[in-house]
Amino acid sequence: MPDDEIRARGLRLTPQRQLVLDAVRELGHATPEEIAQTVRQMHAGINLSTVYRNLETLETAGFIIHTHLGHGGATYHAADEITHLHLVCGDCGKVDESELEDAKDFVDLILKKRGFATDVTHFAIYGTCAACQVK
Amino acid sequence: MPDDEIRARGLRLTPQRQLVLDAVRELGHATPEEIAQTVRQMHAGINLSTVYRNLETLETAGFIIHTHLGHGGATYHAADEITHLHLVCGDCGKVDESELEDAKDFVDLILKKRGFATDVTHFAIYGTCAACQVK
DNA sequence: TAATTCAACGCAAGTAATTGCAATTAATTC
DNA sequence: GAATTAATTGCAATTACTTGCGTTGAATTA
Repeated sequence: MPDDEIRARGLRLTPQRQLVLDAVRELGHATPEEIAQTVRQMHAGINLSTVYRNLETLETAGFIIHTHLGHGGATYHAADEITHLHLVCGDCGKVDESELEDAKDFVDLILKKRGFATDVTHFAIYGTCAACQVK
Repeated sequence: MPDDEIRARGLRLTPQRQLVLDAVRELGHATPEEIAQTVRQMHAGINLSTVYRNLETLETAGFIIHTHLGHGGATYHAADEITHLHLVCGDCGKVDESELEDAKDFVDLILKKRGFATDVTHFAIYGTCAACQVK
């Protein structure tokens, strides 16, 4: 999604907003705090609240998506990079990715009979990865 | 799991701890704040930090389990009541439940080939329920 | 049942996340 | 390109959650 669509949606493209979007695209799976640190390398004074509000705005406008990979806060992706389901290992914390096609299949298999439309990008699937099982 | 097993595990069964456990069992899907409010009906002065620490202790001891049903904090269940996967509707917020047998089947179907052992009780499956789709 | 011990408590301080508001500034209009 | 307007910003305050510490009291032992 090109950046000039930001303006096309009635949003202003401020330096802060551009930097937040760049950071999300660059980092992937990034928390608001990590994004703020990255942004501050280019724009020292940016406030954390500005980062939070830009993340919210950019998500509402469809540029980015958040996912819960664990306990605390959300992590952010560029919207067009979400083509997978996240597999979080509760032991080592590694985040593996499963192709969306597969994920959709398995979720639909069980859930569609209830009419529940699953957003497979929103939550992680939690468990223990193969490596940690043999430890 | 009977309460006298608390003592059997080297933990003390304080009035606060008993009330926290009772509240989790009674409420289901309850946040720490909701649990604190319920406990305070019986024991007015209980501190929120006591509730948090008891939830952690009771979870470590295996009496309760936490699940992330959405953005903020965790919600707690009695451990022996977890026989389902949570289906959270992002629109109306309703939490539906899917039998664990079904859920295990569908997760294993796709994920076992990667050797990933899924804890289907830890995260919710997020999406839009049938009722909200027709709105 | 009195003494002992240390798990658990309440309080207060600390950290993390969010929100209200006045000042600023991007984009538009003249 | 100056004036206008309202979206956006930074700051400060608030809310949410967590942690450190001295005190209390549940369970054990004599």
